Amino acid sequence: MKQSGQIITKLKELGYRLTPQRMMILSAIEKSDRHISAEEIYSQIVAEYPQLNISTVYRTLELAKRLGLVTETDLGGGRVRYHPAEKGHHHHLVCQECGAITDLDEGLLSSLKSVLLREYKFSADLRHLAIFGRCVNCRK
Amino acid sequence: MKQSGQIITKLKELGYRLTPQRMMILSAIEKSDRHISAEEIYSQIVAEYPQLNISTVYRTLELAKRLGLVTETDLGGGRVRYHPAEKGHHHHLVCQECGAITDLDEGLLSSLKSVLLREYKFSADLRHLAIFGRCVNCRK
DNA sequence: TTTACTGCAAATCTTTTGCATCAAC
DNA sequence: GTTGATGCAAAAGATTTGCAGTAAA
Repeated sequence: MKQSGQIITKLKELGYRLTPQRMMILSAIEKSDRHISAEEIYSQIVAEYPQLNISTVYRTLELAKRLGLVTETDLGGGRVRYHPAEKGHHHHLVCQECGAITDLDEGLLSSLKSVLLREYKFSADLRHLAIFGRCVNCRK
Repeated sequence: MKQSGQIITKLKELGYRLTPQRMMILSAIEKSDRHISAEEIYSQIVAEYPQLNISTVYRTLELAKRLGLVTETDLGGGRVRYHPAEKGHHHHLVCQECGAITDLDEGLLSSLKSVLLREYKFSADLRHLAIFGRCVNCRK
């Protein structure tokens, strides 16, 4: 755990203790190129640090989420996934056949957002919208 | 259980047994004006028929889903919800503050569907898209 | 030294499943 | 009378929590 990511730095600034567990957990989220689940974070770290407990993972995720450092997305499958808040917002194309998750450009749904606001007076949080369907490969 | 809804009729046509439990469960889905969860169906019926078991609710939902009579939607909150397939498709505006679920017109996202297909070669299943945010009342 | 954080075990919540009994046909 | 459906209890999978011990500051 040499590198101190942005989330870890922020946590220290806010006066929270920097434990090795927290550093490993948060660094796993930052390094992940996709949305990652608690279980995935856990098994990734446990290979090196067998003493890590899954409840520590959940507690750290809960803390980071409360502080707005990571965002939580429900991409279905009865499992919640996490992503650094700083990496920005985007939408997800979730393939129901192979499970592949493709990120979508943020701008694509901006017109939808304004329609919803105008017609339904509904302030949509489109930061992590999940759209289910079938991807290129599975459609062949 | 006087009335025989469309789902119940269909079930009989397909050769499945019409038990009082199935009739109550399926009729609860048909009568509901919104998406209903297994737990809600159960507690609604159990008031009258205390001998009903929740696993029967899940098994009946599983059957109806497999036969394409009801559709399943994950509107978040770690709970799956059900809706008669015959009532058609629509999208949902889910208020994260009060939990209110507003249905959205099906046509609203048809242009999105074609963009996704053209640009991403992704066949989106927009039958039950959930959009999270804050509703009219909670925004005041 | 203080007390926030962790590990452990047990609890919770939703959903699933094995098995013996029961009832729809 | 058959066999599919139900009830019960237990299991399974994700997440949460109480509590005592541990380590970051």
